Order: sequence, then structure tokens, then C-alpha cells
Amino acid sequence: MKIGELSRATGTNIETIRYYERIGLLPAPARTNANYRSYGDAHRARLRFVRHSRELGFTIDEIRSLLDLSDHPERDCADADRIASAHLEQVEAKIAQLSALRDELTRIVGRCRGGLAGDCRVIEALGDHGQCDGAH
Amino acid sequence: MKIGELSRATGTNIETIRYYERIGLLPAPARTNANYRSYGDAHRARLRFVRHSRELGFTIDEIRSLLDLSDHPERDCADADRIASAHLEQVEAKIAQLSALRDELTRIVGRCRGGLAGDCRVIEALGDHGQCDGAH
DNA sequence: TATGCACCCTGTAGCAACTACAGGGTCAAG
DNA sequence: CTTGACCCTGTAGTTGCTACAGGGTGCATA
Repeated sequence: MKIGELSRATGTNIETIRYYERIGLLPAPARTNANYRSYGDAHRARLRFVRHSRELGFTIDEIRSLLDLSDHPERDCADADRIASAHLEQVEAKIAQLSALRDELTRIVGRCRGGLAGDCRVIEALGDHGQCDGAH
Repeated sequence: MKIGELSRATGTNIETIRYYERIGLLPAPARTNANYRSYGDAHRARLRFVRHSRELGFTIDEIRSLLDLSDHPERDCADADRIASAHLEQVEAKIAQLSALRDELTRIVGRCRGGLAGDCRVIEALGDHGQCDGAH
């Protein structure tokens, strides 16, 4: 299939597909006489793996490692589990951080009583970290 | 004070301070004979405002608007409230998205029973979106 | 046959918000 | 008089794309 079809089949931007090839995440496919890229089922499966992993928040480098494992079925699965677990921890840390942030923002926004910027509690709170509750 | 002192006083990287000046977020300070930047209390307060806002996740553009309001006390505070509220909504959306992601990752990681990559449920799940629970 | 249009190609530059040099100048202490 | 800490400018790198510019290809229609 041509790049446009692969794009539609995986919901991936054409430019993104070429980008993945450029950085070596996807193998360079065969070319037609007109120098068009020509993909097969294996390419599509690999791209789906990449896109799904990206949706789950894995970095390109993590995906490189995961693909490497996927390409070597005789290796230890523990590596994949380690990458995924580490990523899960990062996601949990990010959620905790954003939740603290949300609480702080809620506090700040809730203080607005309208009026002039000169008396604005929102502006004031932004200038003064001392008014904050938790650490961020 | 010199840039190093301002850096220590606000916990901001020196390069970042110069960057903020370059993009017009901080005003260019006076210079000493040796062409060193020389900051006053107003600069420090403004930088603290910027850093605190960044810690709360506001973008540079949002901070520009907030600083603008802070510089014009006669304007309507509602603008500040609008920016902060919109940002709060984005943070909440991001938390929801990451929570869904965390649930999916937890499900995937929990399926690992050790063994070879060829039989790995983690690798398999990454390749097959159909195994997922929610939408991401 | 011409021509329009959708599709493909390469290469480069842009985004956010920094961070990291390289290659130089300044200044006070020992 | 030299060492070391500090400062300067300017440029390039980071992540993961996205958006052109400027061109070629292939098929259907007038």
C-alpha cells in the first residue's frame, strides 16, 4: 500500500510516517518505479504498535526498546515489564503533580471577586508563592 | 543585583533569565560599565511572578497577558480570572486523560507473568489496541 | 492530446520552553 | 600576574512532530 493508505489505515499523519522512517523507528519500505513508498502488512502492524505506544505516553526511545524486544522473541520479557512499569510510575507522578496544581489553581481562581486588576487576588497570588498551600 | 544573584534569589537558571529577556517577557535591565546586567527589586518581583506562573503550568503567552494586566491595575480583573479558569480546565482535562492512561497501563503491566518476549502480554497489548478498555 | 487534480517525493524550517555550549571579556584575591 | 568566579553574545540542541516550498507521477476527463 502507498503512504496515503497506510496513513488512513492507522490514523497517522503522512509527515509523521516519513518522520518515523527518518529517525529509524520504522524500516524504509520498498519503492515503486515512481519512487513511491510501498508498505506491507508488517509495516502497518509496526506502525500501529508505535502509535498505540505513543498514545499510552511512551517516548520514542522507550518504543525503540519495546520494538527491539518485539523483534527478538527469545529475550526476557522482564525488560518490557520494566519499561512499562517505569512509565506507569512516571504517569502516576505526573498525575499527583497535576492534582496539586489543580488544587492550587482552584484556590486561586476561587478568590476572584471581580473588579479591577489592581485589586485582583489572582494576580496577587501569582506574584506571591507564599500564599500557596502545597509545594509545586 | 547581577544576574547570578537574581538567579539564586529566584531559583531560576541564568540562561532562562536571559531567554525571558530575549523573548520580551522581562524588560532589559540597566547595564554596568562592564556591560553586566543590573537588576532591581521590580525585576525580581516580575521574575518571581513568571516562575510561579510557570510552576502552575501557564504558558508564556498566558503569562504575557497576566503580566499585562498586572501592569495595568485599572483594567478588568475578569480577564485574569478567565485565563486562570481556562487553564484550570485544561489541567483537569489532562488529569482525566492521564488517569485513563494509568488505568490502561496498570491493566497491561499486570498481565506480565515473566518469561520470553515472544509470549509477552505487554508487547502483545501494545500491538493490539483492540485489547484496550477505554478510549485513548 | 492537453489539462486538471490527487497524490507522491525531498529538504528545510517552525513550534514550546528552555538548556548547553563555544569563544570571549571583567574583576577581585592571593 | 595569574587563577578562578563570574559575566557577555550568539548559536545549536532537545522532543515529537507539523508545515511548507518546489518539484514529479498517474489517472480521468474535455
